[in-house]
Amino acid sequence: MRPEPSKAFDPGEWEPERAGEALRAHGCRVTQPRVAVLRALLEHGGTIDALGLTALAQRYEPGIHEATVYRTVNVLSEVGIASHVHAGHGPSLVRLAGDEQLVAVCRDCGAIAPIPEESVAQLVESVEARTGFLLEPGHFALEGVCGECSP
Amino acid sequence: MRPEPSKAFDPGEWEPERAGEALRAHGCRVTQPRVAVLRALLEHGGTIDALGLTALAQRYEPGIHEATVYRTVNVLSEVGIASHVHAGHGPSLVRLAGDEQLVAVCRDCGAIAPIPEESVAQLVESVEARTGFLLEPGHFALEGVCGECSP
DNA sequence: TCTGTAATTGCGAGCCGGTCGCAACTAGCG
DNA sequence: CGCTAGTTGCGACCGGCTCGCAATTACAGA
Repeated sequence: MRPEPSKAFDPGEWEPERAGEALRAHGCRVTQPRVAVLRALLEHGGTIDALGLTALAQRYEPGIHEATVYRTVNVLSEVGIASHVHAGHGPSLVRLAGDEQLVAVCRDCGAIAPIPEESVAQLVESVEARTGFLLEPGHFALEGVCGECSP
Repeated sequence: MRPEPSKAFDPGEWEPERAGEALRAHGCRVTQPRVAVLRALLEHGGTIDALGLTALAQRYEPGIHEATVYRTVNVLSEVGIASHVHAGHGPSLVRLAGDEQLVAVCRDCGAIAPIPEESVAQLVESVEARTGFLLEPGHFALEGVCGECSP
C-alpha cells in the first residue's frame, strides 16, 4: 500500500523503543495496549481506520478495546507519533507521522488512494499564491469515485 | 458545474417554480416540505447544516421533520438543485447548486476561502490521470491555515 | 524487590449525525 | 373526483466516537 519508494517512510523511525521515549517524554505511560497499537501501525504501514487498526492491534493485545484504540490514537497524535486524517464521509483515518500524505477516499467503496506528490505540491503552491491559504495536506482527505466504482 | 465561474450565484436561479420543473423532470413530486426546504435554502443563501436548515424550513412548513429535510436534501442533490459538502468534523453542509466551489477552511479561525477554479481543474485532471480517481470538488473542503492566522 | 498511587484500561451507556421501515398522507394523472 | 405510487412523520436504529467508573497496571520511590 505504499508506492512511493523515494520519499518512503522509514518504519524504524518509530520502533517501539523510540516511541516509548516519546511517550515518556510527555509524561505518558508505555502500556501494552499502546505498544500493540503502535506495532499495528508499523505493521500496516499506511493509512487505516480505527476499526481496522483495532483488528490489527488484537494480534498483539487480544483483548484490546475499541475505545482504548481511539484514546491511544489521540495520545499518539498529541505526542507526534501519529496523525489522524479526517475523510469527508465515513470514519477518520490514522497513520504514522512521517507517512503523511494527501489521500483520496472513494465515496462508494471507501478505497484509499495516495495523491501523487507532484499534484499536491502544485495545488498547495497555487492555492497559497492566490489565496494566502497554507494548506495542510496531511490532515484532510479528498473525496471522489475510484476507477473501479465509476462506470 | 455551471458555466459562469466569475459571477456570483443568482438566487433567482432556483426560484420555486424552476426548481419544481427540475423535480418533475426527474419524476419527483413537488411537495410542500420540499418547497419549504428550497425556500429556506434561498432565504439563507449560503452553506448551512441540516439542523439549521430544518429550523429555517419550519417557518414555511411548521411540522417538517428532520428526516424529511435529510431526504429532501438528497433529492435536491440528485436533481442538481443543491449539493452537500463535508467539512472536517461535525455535520455536513448544504448549499444551492451554482454556489459550488472547492473551499479551504482555516483550522484556526474557520475562515472559508474559495479555491481558484484553475487550481481545482489542475488537481482533478492530474489526479484522474495518475490514480483513476475522479474527484468531486465541491463535495469536500480543504483544510489549512489562512493568511491571517499564519505568521 | 516491594509498595503506593495515579495513569490507563475495559466495559457499557450515551451522544450525535444520519438512515430506515412502516403506516398515513397526498400530488397529480386519468 | 378517485386512484395509486411517491412522500412524509415518526420512532427505532446504526456507525463512529466519547464518557464515567471500577478494576488494573506502570513505574517512582522506599
